[in-house]
Amino acid sequence: MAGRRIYPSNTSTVADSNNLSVLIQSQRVPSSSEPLFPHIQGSFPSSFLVSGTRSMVSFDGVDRNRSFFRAFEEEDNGDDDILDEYFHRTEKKRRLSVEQVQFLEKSFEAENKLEPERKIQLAKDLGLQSRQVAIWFQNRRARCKSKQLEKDYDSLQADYNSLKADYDNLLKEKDKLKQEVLELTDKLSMKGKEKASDGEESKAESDILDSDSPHYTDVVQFELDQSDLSQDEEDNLSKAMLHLPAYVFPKLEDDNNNDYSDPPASSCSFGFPADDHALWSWDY
DNA sequence: TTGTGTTTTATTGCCTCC
DNA sequence: GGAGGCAATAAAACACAA
Repeated sequence: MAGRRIYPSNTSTVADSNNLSVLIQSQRVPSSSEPLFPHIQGSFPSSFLVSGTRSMVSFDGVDRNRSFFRAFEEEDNGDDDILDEYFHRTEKKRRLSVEQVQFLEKSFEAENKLEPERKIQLAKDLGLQSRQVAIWFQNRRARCKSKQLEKDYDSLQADYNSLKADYDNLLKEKDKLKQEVLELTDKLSMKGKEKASDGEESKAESDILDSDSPHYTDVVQFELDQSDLSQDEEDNLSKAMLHLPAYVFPKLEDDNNNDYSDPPASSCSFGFPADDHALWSWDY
């Protein structure tokens, strides 16, 4: 397959026990007189060397009693039992040491992409295979990305909650204003009837009141002009009208076929569901 | 001690770029 | 067409409650 990569595994298993070359290729066996990682010396803090590493390549001090490392580290490296133990157990993946991870983290902070030269240098410094360094960076970038996604999600969630709260408040305010308008129109209606029964009914006024027209502005305005409403009532009505969106009171010439139950097309719904357009409807 | 959930290391397959 | 990046995933290591 194109682009398909095959890497020599550094986690040789029991199944590889009859294939020593594979194992030695991936985990070079040091002789007892040879430093484990000569290239590290002088280029790395001594703590790194003292603490050892838990990677497959450099062998963890914690596991030394059971490790391949010990088999070759000890004088009696001909110990058949230890060798046998090594070759007959599954070699597991090991975690990098705290020091190695800290070093890689610092490097990642400086630059989260890894040029070949830097990869090789890091691998040398840490006593890892360059592929391990590459994998670590790759996984680190993936973690970084998912963290960023989490942050973005939280931020969007907060924005949404804030908008939703605003929306709920507007909805309440709308209901309140609607109620006020209903009360005031009821009052107007009552007064109109009283006047009619007094025989002083004006033609224009009755036309408006008798119709099913939704043009409450006309009714209200007429009444405000010559009403005997209390000052408070007039104030309330004026306020209510000021708070209403313009499209609630259409111009008379727009009368015929317009449905004003929806906001203008350009209004932003902020992505609320269609049901939430209840805010815009003005049904009696 | 053990079951279970999380994190870390490593692999695989696909894609893009040069 | 090879190198390297990424997403998805496997599996080992680890943490921790019961």
